[in-house]
Amino acid sequence: MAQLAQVIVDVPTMQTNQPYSYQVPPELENLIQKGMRVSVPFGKGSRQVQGFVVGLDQPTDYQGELKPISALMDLQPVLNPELLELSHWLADHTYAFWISSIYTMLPNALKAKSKRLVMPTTSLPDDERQQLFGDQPMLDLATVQDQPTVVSHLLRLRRQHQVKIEYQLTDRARAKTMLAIRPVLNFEQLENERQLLKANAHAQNALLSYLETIQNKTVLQTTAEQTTGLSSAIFNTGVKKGWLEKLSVEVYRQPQSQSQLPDDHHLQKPLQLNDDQSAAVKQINHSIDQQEATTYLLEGVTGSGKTEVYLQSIAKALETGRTALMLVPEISLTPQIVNRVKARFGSTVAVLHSSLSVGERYDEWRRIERGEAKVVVGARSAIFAPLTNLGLIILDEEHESSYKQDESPRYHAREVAKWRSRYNHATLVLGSATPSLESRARAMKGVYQLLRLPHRVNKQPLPPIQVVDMREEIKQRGESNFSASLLNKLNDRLARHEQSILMLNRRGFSSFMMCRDCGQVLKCPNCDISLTMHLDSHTMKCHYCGHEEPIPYRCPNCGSREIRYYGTGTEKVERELNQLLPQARVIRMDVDTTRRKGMHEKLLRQFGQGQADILLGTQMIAKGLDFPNVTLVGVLNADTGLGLPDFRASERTFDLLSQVSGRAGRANKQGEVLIQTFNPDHYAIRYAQANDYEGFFKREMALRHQASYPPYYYTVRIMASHPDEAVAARVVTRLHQLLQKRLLPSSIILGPTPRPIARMKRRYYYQIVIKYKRDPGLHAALFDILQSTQSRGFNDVQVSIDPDPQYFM
DNA sequence: AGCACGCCGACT
DNA sequence: GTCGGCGTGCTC
Repeated sequence: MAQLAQVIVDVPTMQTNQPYSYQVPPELENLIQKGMRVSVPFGKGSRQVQGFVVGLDQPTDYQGELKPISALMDLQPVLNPELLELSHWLADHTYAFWISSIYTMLPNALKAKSKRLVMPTTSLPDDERQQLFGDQPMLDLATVQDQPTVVSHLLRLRRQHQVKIEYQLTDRARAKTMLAIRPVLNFEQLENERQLLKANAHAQNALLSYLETIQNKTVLQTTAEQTTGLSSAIFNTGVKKGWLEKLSVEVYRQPQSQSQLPDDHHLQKPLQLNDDQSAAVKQINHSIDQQEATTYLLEGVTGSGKTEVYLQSIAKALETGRTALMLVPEISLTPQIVNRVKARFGSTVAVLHSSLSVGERYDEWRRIERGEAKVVVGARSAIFAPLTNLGLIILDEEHESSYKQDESPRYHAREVAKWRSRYNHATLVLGSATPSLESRARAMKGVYQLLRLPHRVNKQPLPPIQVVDMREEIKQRGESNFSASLLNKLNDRLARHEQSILMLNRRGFSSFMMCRDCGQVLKCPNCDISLTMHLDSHTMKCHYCGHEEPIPYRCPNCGSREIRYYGTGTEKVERELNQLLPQARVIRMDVDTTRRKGMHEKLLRQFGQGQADILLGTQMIAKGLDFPNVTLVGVLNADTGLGLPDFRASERTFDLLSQVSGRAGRANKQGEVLIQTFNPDHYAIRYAQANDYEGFFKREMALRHQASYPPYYYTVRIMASHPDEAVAARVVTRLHQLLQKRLLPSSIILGPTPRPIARMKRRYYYQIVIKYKRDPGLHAALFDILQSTQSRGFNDVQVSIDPDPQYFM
């Protein structure tokens, strides 16, 4: 009996979301292992797909003939036992396909590209061959995919055996290789060769000396050329004469940002801890020593030195021979933290940067996998880093919603971190100045251990926060984005050569355009959203689907020229700053100015070096920045998030204001903060102004309790969409009925309702939100719902299930 | 996903 | 009659 393997194939659909059994050919029996990639035939024809071995020798009740595995794609498993198990849990937990969960955990390079190549057979008439193929021996089906008639013609020819299709799987996981040299002679032999040289053969003489110095080591040819100053021709001569051999060796690609290690020596040594920090480090380190899967909530005000606590805990994990994983919300926005980790731990650190190329990311991943990197820093997906022997996991800014992936698999890095913490008996540290209500509530219940850092390390008080009521301001001074008080303070900073940060949570120039004559608002043709004017590109853009069109000069509805633009974005404010403070140098930082690779770092570096007076940006500038010369933070409009139909709107506003306020007065200069708002009495703004997390927490918890929202209840969102609104509505009503039958009476079903943005990318969306405390049947019911939408009558219907949704738009 | 089969209306 | 559109079902 041949050996069997269970394989998850790269076909992400509900019907194929299960292991398929294959025969293991005898020659692979000793090589195959769980977690390896394989190439298998799947479906009609000889179509090859990539798959992952998830089991060996499990019995199958499949009645048909089992096909054999075509080939192994790896010599070693790409998923170790932990990650394989995690992928299964992840799929189950997020209602995602197993294959999607696996790919989410691996670098993109490990997803083989499949190609379909069409080739003529001898029975294809010459004239037709000439017409279809020209002089080419084959053609890639992908290149004609946009011409349906050509495709169907080719498929018909295939049925008639006039052409054949070959399936090619091309693995992109290529290690980079470089040319290297290695001496083949020993010292005496090299000396003998030297005797035979002509007196004027200086270059060859030098090469011999060099070979003697490197003995039998392998050296990259580029390195050898650089150190000796000899040309590649001389090395070729050396090969001919049998002195050395050339070979290709694997090298890691050097990401540019990676190559320069920070040389700030003061960052390399552990800093002196204050009492609060010491107490925190002591507890965390004790857990690391004891190999406890304890979760700590490290609640520290901005500037309280959380990073140093992380670093000393990482050092502890390494001392005990274990590895450490640290997540940050968005790596390009927090280069300062990353630099500190690299400075402290050097080349043992791997950074999983979101802007690494496919190859670079693969190299970093392999460095980790091979155990060459013992500390990993990265954003959300770094939680899947293939570290073994994990001793410590850190989530910095644990409240950040970017830790939740907003596409399938919709996982929260915090939940994955808990899973890995339990699996590895690793200590987990959740750090934040403004913990999520969920985490803080767990800390109150004793599920997490609460550690506090209530004081700033520089002993500076938190910056005073002034709130400006923009309603009053406009009454007295007319429409403006800048209050008198903010302008004064900005002028002040300019005079004192100090820097300011201004935040406006909206990009573009104007957020919508309206005709004064007929009231027409220009909307996106694909979405239920008004278009934003961008002067940079001279277009109207949709921020949801990317649609762009020219700026109209006449109303598209009535032809009137009376078009007005309303709402303010960062582009407009940048202009206003140039007019109001012509001497100020402004850097604007938003999605539009940082789209290009490396722009984040560049703009932040410029600001850090004092090449600008004002950093103007969207919320991306709120996190982690630490510029000692910044003494003023201004929030132009604190209300943008408050009106949203989302139970977390207040929490997010409070977090954002607290975070951005913390950017002021980081070093020895006192900072101050000014918040402009139309809702000066809103509790989120009041508590942020008072730096009162505790007060906010109590108030918000009461509201959540009253409305049965997290952390008192769990939520899950079911969303269905279809190009036809009536179909979407009908489907979601059907799902609602199915759910009602299966849920406990204690669970609350909200909806179905149209989603707040009802139409997006030409599809209509309806949603149901379930609030529940404990409902053992829910999980299975949701899976059945997904299953039910696979049947007929659900054509072109998309259903997604989001456990613990972060947004409801 | 990608393919085939089978059922319908519209053509050489 | 047959071509090709689309809905449906299956892939170890």
